Amino acid sequence: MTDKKKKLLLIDGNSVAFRAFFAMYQQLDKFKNPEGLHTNAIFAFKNMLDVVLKQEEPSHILVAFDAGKVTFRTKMYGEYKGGRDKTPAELSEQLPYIKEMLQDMGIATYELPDYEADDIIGTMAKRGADDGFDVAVVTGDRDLTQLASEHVTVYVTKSGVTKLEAYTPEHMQEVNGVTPTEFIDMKALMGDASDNYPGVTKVGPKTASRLIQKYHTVENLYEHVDEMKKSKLKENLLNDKDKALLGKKLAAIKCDSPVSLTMEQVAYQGASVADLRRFYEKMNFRRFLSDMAENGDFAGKEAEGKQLDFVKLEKAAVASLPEAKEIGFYLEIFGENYHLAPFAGFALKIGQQIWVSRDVDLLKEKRLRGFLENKTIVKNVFDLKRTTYGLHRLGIEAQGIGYDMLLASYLVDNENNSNDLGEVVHQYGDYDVKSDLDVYGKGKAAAIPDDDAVFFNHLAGKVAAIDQLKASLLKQLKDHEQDDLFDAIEIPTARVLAKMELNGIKVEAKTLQALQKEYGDRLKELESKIYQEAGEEFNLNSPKQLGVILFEKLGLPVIKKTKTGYSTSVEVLNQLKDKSPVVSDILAYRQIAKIQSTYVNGLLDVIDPADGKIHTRYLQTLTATGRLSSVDPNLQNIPTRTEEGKQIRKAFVPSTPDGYIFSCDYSQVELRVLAHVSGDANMQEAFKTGYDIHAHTAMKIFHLSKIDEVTPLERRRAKAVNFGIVYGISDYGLSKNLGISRKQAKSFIESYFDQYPGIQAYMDQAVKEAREKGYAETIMHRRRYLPDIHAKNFNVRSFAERTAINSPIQGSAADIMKIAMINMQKKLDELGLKTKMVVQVHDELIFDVPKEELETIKQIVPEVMQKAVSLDVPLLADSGWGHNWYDAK
DNA sequence: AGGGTCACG
DNA sequence: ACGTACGTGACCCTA
Repeated sequence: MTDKKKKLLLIDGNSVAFRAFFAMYQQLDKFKNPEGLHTNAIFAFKNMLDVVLKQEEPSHILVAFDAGKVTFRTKMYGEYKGGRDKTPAELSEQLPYIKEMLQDMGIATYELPDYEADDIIGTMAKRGADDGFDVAVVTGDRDLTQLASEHVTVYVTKSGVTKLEAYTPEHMQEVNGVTPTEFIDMKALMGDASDNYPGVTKVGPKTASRLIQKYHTVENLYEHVDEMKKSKLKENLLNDKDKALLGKKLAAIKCDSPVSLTMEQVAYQGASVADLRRFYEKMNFRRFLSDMAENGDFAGKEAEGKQLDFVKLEKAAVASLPEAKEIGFYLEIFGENYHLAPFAGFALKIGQQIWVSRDVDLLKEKRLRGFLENKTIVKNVFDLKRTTYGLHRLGIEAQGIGYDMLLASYLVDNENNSNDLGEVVHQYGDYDVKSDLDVYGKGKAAAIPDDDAVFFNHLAGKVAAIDQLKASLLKQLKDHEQDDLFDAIEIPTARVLAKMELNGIKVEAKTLQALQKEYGDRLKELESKIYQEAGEEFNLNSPKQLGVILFEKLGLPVIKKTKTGYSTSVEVLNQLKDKSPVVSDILAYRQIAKIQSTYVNGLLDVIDPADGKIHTRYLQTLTATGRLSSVDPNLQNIPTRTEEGKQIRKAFVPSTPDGYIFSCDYSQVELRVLAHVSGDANMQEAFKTGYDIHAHTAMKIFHLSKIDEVTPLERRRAKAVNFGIVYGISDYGLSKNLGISRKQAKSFIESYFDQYPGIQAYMDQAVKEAREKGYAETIMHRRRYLPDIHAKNFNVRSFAERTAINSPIQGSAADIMKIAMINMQKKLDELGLKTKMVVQVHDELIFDVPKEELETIKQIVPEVMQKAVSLDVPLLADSGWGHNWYDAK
């Protein structure tokens, strides 16, 4: 405090709360905590505090409140503040909580019987200024501006609560033409309607200001009133002299009230992180909680995690574990890839008791296995699929996992989602569990701690957190109408996916090895040819070196640049093809090299030697739209567009002799979803009639009378428009895609909206709704939050708008596929079939079918997929089969 | 670790 | 006028 200026911040609690309440009045119904308490004013109050704390960096703070209705002013003048509307109950219920929050934030509050908050502030401001403080006053009420001085700045909230107008003596002069002290006299003359005292008849701000500029005080004015020439004003002044003098007493803030506070008592303590966290939890203020986490407010003591009570489970004690209907269970597998990563331990919670162990073999003991395999004992976990797969590796077939915290948190907010339990928990304001990163470390150095106390406490914290957050996550799901999405879609999907991952798909190494040889030879040939054409050897895989060769040595025109240099993408190279023969060879090399490294070599590396199969992992909680993704390896991007690439599919084969790979994919599912959600009659009609939708679109937008008049070019263009629509079309994007002029693209789009008017309406509605609600939603109520929809930046906002259009379409299609998968697995089980569902590629399902089941599968798969949901247009699924994935088309 | 490129729906 | 299609993952090179 020696060289840093002392800064005292004084806040008028009542007036700021009042402003805060009305600033967020429209949000009144949205801001309620689980107990039904309104929280809008508390929330806005906190926002204001954040802004002011950051701006002022005070060393001392006091928030003053009015003590009650009766004050020395009401005693002086019975009508003072009379006739005011009663404070709304929705606001008064919040005041005690604002005080509680302030206490948690380490900020002093004070009220004084008989005095208003203003007088407390005036008194403290004077004391502060006398003690050498810089003083900042924050209020929602202009009365306090009379305190402005060299050392006191008064901030009045403007339009909302976080914008502040700074009243210095200079600003006061600009606004009212008087000094802050003279402002009291000015008010005395003009009165105050909201405080219900009259002032002099017919004197408003203009006249009052003029008079005070001339006479400076009310008293002086009356000493010279006789000198004024006869006028209505003079008459009024004389008649209302009592009122003016009373007004001055009422308007003047008392700077010598008996405030029993020392400066030390208002020193800013800083927040009690734990208390504040509990408060935010109670208020359901998730944003502040995550802000705290991001700011590292939990660094230090809080982040150490809580010490929990737990018991190390010994083998001998397993048999006597208590009975339970519901248990919390956490299996620690050390590493992302739970197919292969080593087990590290587990934690079990029954009632309030927690057991932990490093020895996962204990799970195979009768009692524990009984818990895990009994479907009537509900298990609460974090990551159902991971847990199920891990237990399977131990020979335990999990049943009855009914709640998955990971899936729940993904549905509630798929934006800030994490697979790390600690991270998830932090987002919900609980800091009793550390993140795995904090406990295990990262990269090569990552390890399970040897120290039992550390490791077990972490495990115990995890299993405790699953229980602790369950109610609030389920409540949020319910509030979002997502209970069905959770119980009937995501949880069962996780079970199906676990099965699919376990099934795996058989991949023949010898087929890939043959390709490896073939492509290796071709790459060698291309390589030497390119070196010859370029006149030197270089690293063909380096875009940088390639750029130098093409654009500097060979002098080809630069078509596009990247951040780091010349672009050498296909798009660019295609345009340079006829300029130099080397370009085509480079394109050919690139294509083969990609297939060779990513698919031939990549897949050979991940065939499980134990069963000759590839077991991908599906990520169920990653995408923003609700789609799955596939990793280690990605089986959702196996080549299909080029013949060379497609060869890879020949290596994917059935696991039984003479069996089949059966493939079934939805036809135009996203456009069908669009037809459904938009309600566009023309598009619905097209699907109901069973037209080729792209040809139909071509007929419509090119104004042909019959669908068979459509040329292949027209169909291709119409197809691009259809895709574009789903993505939130722009003329530029379409023109680039089709290689046509922007103008032409624009006319296609206009024609499209003309022919399918419901689509245009849908797009407008989607954007409007996203703006109002802050999120876009699928047919199954999956949400995607779009905060950028309000962005000032055009690009950022436009992106959010396209997302608002696309997400419900892509996401609903994903919902439909998940339902189909659940129904499909159920059907396979019911019929006792040996056929296995092995791969999902967004709109396509792949099955490993024994020979004798092919006929059944041909019947049931398309049917189940088509009946997954009932839309206003039919769903159509096309099947194909063969002795490998290549032939299954 | 991040960018460029390219594989898929 | 803005600068642009939506959603992913893996490989390679270069820092």
